Amino acid sequence: MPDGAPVTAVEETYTISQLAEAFELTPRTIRYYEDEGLLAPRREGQQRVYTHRDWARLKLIMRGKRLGFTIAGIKDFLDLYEVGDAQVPQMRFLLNSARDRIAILEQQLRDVQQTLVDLKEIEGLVVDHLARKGALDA
Amino acid sequence: MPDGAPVTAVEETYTISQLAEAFELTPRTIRYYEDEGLLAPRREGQQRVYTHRDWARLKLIMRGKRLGFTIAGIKDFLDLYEVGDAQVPQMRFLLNSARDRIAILEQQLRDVQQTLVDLKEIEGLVVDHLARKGALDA
DNA sequence: CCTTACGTTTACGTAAACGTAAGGTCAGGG
DNA sequence: CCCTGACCTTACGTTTACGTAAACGTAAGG
Repeated sequence: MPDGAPVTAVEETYTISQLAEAFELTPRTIRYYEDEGLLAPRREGQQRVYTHRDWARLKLIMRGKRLGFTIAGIKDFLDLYEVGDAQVPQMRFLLNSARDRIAILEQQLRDVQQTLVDLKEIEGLVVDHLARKGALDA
Repeated sequence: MPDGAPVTAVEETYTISQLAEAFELTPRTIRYYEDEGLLAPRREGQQRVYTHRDWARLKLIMRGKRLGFTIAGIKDFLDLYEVGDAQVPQMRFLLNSARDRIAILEQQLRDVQQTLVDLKEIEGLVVDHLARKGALDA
């Protein structure tokens, strides 16, 4: 390894449409997330330059969306990942937020599991019914 | 048991505001669900009369909302519980719907679990940080 | 130099899920 | 008889999460 060489290479970057395609979003949506404070890409001239960090945040955003959270809710959630250098009062606040969120998720976990049980029972009933009618081919 | 007496007593009913209070909704919201076809209460004059069945459906509606489903999505979901007397093509359709929904829920299950892991790790970090500052009292 | 492609801002449009106000109905009580 | 309370309908307003159109900048290629 050459002396003085940066440990992380030039750091790969992405354009807005690259991100958009990767996550199946529109550029409009990504800019909207920026307006709402979920992303803060660097600028090169007027163009946005996204890094691996933005990629990771977008992954979290998509997960939050699948869980039905609002954009504002996702923003709060993302802030939790930024524990870095907070002061004690801010830390306490983060702790409470995290615990609130955990409680919600645990409820959601129960809901998902129960709904899966229900749906699989329905699936069984339907399959049964179709079998009795001899209509269970393709 | 008197001969000819109905097995189920007079069947308990609810007014719209009773339901609203029980589920922490407004009457407006419950009427809206009716507009969207999620509920179809009997009428007595102009007043809506809700039964135990409506109560059960509302429970499912609330669960769907906690899972982040849209009203239309919840309606489709509720229809799955009405497997009763469907014909074969309808049955096939229901089966597909149920299986699609199951796939979504299984993804959601993974998302919830992963998010819980993340958040609990964050919680641990924060607690640690606070402990090191000797600020872990209240 | 002109077009094409991709980016930008600004701003109005829209669907979903209700909130909220206005006004009407009807049973029970004083 | 009138009032109150709880219900009703109609309809416009509001927030969220983007879509979409207009108008412009800029770098690459023919």
